[in-house]
Amino acid sequence: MKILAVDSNSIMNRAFYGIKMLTTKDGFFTNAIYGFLSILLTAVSETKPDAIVFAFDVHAPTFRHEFYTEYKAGRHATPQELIDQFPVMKELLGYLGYPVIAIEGWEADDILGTVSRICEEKGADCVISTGDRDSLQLIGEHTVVRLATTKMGAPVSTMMDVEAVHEKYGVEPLELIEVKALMGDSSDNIPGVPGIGEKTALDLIQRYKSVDYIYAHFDELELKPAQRKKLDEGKDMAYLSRRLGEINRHAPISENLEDYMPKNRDEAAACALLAKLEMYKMIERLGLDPSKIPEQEETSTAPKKVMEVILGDNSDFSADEDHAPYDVLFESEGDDITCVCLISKGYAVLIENDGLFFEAALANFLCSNVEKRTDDLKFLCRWAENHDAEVKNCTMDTSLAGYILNVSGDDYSAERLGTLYHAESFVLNNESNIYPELLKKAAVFPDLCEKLRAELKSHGEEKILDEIELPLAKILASMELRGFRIDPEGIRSFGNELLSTISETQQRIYDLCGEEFNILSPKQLGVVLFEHLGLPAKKKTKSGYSTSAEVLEDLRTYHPAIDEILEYRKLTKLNSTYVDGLLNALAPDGRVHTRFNQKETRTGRISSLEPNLQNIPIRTELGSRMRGFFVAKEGYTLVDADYSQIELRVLAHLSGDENMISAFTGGTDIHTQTASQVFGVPEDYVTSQMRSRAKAVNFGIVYGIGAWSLGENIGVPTKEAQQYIDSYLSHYSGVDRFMKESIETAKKCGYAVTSYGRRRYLPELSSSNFNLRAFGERVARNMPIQGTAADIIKLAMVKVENRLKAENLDAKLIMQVHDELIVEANENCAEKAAEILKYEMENAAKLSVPMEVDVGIGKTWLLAH
DNA sequence: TGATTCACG
DNA sequence: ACGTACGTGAATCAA
Repeated sequence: MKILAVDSNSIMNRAFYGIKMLTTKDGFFTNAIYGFLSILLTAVSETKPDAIVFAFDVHAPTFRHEFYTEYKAGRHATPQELIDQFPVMKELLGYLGYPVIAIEGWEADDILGTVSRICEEKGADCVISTGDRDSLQLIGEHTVVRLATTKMGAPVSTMMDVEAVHEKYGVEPLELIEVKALMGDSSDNIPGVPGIGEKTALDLIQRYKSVDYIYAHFDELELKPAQRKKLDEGKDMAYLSRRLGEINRHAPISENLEDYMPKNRDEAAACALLAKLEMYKMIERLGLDPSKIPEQEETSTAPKKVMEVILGDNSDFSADEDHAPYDVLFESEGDDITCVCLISKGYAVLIENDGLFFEAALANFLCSNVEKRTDDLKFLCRWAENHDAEVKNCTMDTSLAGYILNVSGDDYSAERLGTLYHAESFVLNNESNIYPELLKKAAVFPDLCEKLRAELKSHGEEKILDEIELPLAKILASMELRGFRIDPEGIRSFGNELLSTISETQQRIYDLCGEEFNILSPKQLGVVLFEHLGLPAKKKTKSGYSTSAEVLEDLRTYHPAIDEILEYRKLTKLNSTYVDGLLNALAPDGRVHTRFNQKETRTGRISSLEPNLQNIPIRTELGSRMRGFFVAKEGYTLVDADYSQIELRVLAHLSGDENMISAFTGGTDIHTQTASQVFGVPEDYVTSQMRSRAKAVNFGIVYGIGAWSLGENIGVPTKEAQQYIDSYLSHYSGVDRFMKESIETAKKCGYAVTSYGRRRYLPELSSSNFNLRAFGERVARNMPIQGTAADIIKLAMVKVENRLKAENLDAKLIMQVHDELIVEANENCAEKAAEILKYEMENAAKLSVPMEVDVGIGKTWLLAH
């Protein structure tokens, strides 16, 4: 018989502070519950107990853990977000069939102690799971403690048995009570003997075993005079602490271990609760059957709607306006569609790719004007374009809707969204058993579309879907197919150049350091620099010394190898990420086809992957040569257009700050104007250093600035940086007001929002963790700016694509880099394309300041930019 | 797999 | 007492 006894309050505390913020979509914190279950699952799989006991304190938890933030303050109350999770946790454990024990007047510790005593007496094994070192005193022949701790931010658990206690403390487990009686425990309000700390206490107990012995033989002990005096004066405290520190092992609980065996689970109730907490994966991890998730109540009264499943053929693609909207779901293999499920009016028609007329029939259907809805529009558009077709009149992409409704999600599958938004499922009338996954999606899809549409409408986010994301999906599909031509020969020879420089640099580093090692291994590099060469280590990371460029920069004057190492890093980065990376991504058509992720970023930007073409070097001369290998095809040229200062212009607009607006209407350089005002000199007297500092302040403002970071960034003391910020905010008082309002609004609503209504939920703002909350506040300031700029360029893309098409130009959008668009244009219409780009981008939105776009034309990206 | 580093806006 | 500017993706090391 083996029993796992869980110190539930302690583990909940651990989980709450150890796990990043986690909430359901309506803002209920679930991180402690999630962490608790995770720790529990690991503990169970490691110890394989026959029974589990969950001990709780009856009253709201107090801080007993050693997190300095809270216990130092002492008065700090348990955050409401944690308190709220306790009843839910207990309820869940009840459904799972586990005994939950909480007894008025007894602490969780006492219950653990009692369970362990019973085990010791009956010769059963007891494993105590806790985050609290207090329980170590319970360790015995049959009792071990599984101590959950946080090492460098990562959860770690240590098994402690009698030997481990000997090794770590040099005393018997029970003697830890005596140690604590002398040293006290501030987190537990145990006073101890004033002036006696951990070292002395351990030493005394190692020698004399107990408080009783010490005072019984007080005069015979070998003690330093100062110690003797402290002990003498602290005798009452020692005995008081001795009583307080000993865990009571006689709590009124059943002595019969069989009583703690798990009872039958209420699977339905457990699943329902976990679904409410949005912990769908946890349902499976706990070994529950996900099909036990009950449907919404209302469906049990109303008769369920039935969906007839039909095996169809290509003729079923004939669209009929009366049957619209059609829901188009599909299974794919690579770029091919293997089966389509066409849903309308309670019928789901499965049409397999027969390899004959399937493609023509589907293409024809997509081109028709009947309303369609799908769950991956970009894929469908790409497929259509590959088959000389296009997707017309698609009014819903559930994954895009899901993204808009919660930009912080990580699963926008129809299945998941259906559960999340309580979409009603049809009952399938299905004779065969084919395509079960496709049909499962089909059953919920029609109602999911309605639910998402309603949700968007109530948020005022319909236009984001209809006017931005849906049209954009098609454009991104085209851009992915078009790709960007590169010059592989140029890249290869650049790569060879790099390789020879790399090996020379490597040799110089070995010579300078007097040994050979892996320069790219932060661990090995740290050893060489900070131990062998004895350079001053500045910052530490979780796993050792930091060797980031920022740190190395400060060491340049200490050792000649530093410059070479920085150079080596740059060269190898260029070679492996860009030279090798691009050549690996080169398609047979001589172009690289990046994929755009439209549902990734928290701000509404798009991202680019495989390969990422949004981070091709430009900031250094060597790196920017890379852009010279991005070229237009024969007879064509690149037209590159980028917004000038779009984020600051958006800030000027959103804040309505007259001073900042006048900088953009008056044609002064914004950084120069800022420098002039912050440093109090006329614009003509602004030095380049002042301008660059002002630029850093402008950036910092957009990012939600802190004085310390600004100081780091521009190399001035924190105090001086603070003066810059103060001066900035007094000159741009509208910005100051805007930032304050942004945080206030976000706190009130629970989300930050762009001027187009795109939301980002910020549960961090109500966190009791200072750092998390501060982060939330910075995001609340940044999201409206970065997000509005992202919305604007997306709108611009739609307008540019439409104009280029309407004017029938041989010019196509191929790339977007956040504030920059690239068009590949036939040489005969490049000028016209440039004109269109500039006009449509500058007029994509109406701000209270003009938007300026710089356009360039050239054979390569380097030349056009 | 996570941490570190560094490329971009 | 803490950690310290927003948003990404890829390569590499180390476990």
